[in-house]
Amino acid sequence: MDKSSNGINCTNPEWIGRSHCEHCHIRKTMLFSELPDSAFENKLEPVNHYIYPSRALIYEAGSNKKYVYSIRRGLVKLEYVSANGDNRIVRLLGPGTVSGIELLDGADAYLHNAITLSEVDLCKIPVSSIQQLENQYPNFSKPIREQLQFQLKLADQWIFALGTGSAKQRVAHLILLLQKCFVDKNNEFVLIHRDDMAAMTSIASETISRIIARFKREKILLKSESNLYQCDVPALEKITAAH
Amino acid sequence: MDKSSNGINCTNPEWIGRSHCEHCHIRKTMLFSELPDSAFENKLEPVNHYIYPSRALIYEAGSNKKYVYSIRRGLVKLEYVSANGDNRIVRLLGPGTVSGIELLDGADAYLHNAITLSEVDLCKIPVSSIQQLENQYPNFSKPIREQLQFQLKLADQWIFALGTGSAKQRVAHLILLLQKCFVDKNNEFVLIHRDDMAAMTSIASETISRIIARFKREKILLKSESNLYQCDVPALEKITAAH
DNA sequence: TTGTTTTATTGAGAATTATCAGTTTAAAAA
DNA sequence: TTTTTAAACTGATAATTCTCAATAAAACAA
Repeated sequence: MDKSSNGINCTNPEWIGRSHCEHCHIRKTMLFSELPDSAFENKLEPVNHYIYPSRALIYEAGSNKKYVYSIRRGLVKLEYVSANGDNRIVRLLGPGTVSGIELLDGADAYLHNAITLSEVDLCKIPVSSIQQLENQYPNFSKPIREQLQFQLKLADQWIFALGTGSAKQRVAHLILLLQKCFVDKNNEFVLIHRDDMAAMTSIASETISRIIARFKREKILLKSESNLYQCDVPALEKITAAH
Repeated sequence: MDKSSNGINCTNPEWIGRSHCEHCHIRKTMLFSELPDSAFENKLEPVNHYIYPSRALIYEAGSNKKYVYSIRRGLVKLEYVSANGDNRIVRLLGPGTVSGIELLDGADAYLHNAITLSEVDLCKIPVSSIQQLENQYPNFSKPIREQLQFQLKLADQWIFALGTGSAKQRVAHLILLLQKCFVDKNNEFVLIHRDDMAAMTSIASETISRIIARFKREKILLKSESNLYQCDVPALEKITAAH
């Protein structure tokens, strides 16, 4: 709600190398799913692969770089920033999603700050390459459209889940959302910072802290060693649905 | 927040006639902007033009009709409905926008209830016609993409403007939004029902009523005869920005 | 018009949530 | 490790917002 506390990790992302999309083993789950291997033979501006540390700034709202980011691993938050510097997180993007997609249809600057919430693996794709591929491969429009539809649906769910009901209900929704985004094979997940939770829900971080503490006491949230949590999904869903 | 009070106007929409898109004088501002007149010569499933009264249901979430609605005049609310019937308004669509756009990329049912908030003039377009036009005219993809980007941007602004800050700030944001949507040449606009305002902001309708009454006393909102209002935009913006 | 019904407004008290300050815990640096 | 710093938690109080009930105003129907 107020100026970002700006705990930005200023370490530069690690450059992994130029992406060889034709060999990418996850391509079928990503933006380039519809393209044949041969699409990458041409003289496209190169795609590059980076690893960002947690809490790193990928780009800032209003800046007009010309890259779109395809997220391979990890989680990125999109912050909407108002004229007077207030900000609010409007979306969390995970593997297979695309950040900066607004640049593909006329926007000349990013609409959000994009900041990593974990270590993030991503491919940085020049907008010009996307446009070139779109001209050559009409089908390429499909995954872009689907990505837009996906993010629109996310935004609608966000409005409902994180903006409706009591603080307790919204925090329950939030934990369920994080669980979906973060769970590993052991059914465990990390909790993001209370300040980020506050910026996602418009609830004071102290109130969130109290609610989470209560969930822990009630064994709805279980903390294992190493900062990982498990949660009682049905219990949270029940809280979520209560009238 | 709770079950829709269901003040739905069940009057049937008035059928104005089959749309003759090639002669439509507002086509350049609508979804079909990129298409040549000749596009409508073919054997497409017909587009039809209707006028809905205020508070009429256009379609229901989960139903799977096969039409997309291009709004020519008036305002439509999109309600997100949760599993237990709670609902929240997630978007207001006006002239030039398209409702039911989720059907164009894989969704097999509407994601919202679409309900008119004023008399609404719209064209009902079969999804099959859109798909046929897309195949024939690659450029047609552009306005669709732009519409998706536009609605995504609306959703982000909605999260911020109607979901962040004190009740007073959110109501101020709401009035500014309605002003933009509804103003006529006399700089006047109608206020929607308090219950709709409540479903847009997650604020109790009584609280909204109190805030609006205060805005009236403070001359930030001025009521003329016939239910029309004017507002002091700078004053509202100041409220909106206050820390 | 008049009566009827719905919607909006207002009041009072209860409940929720925010704020501020202090404490504990966890993370990072030395 | 120890020290330092940042984040999370807790308590007390204040402020906001909700709820329920009653009244006023507006919309609608006769």
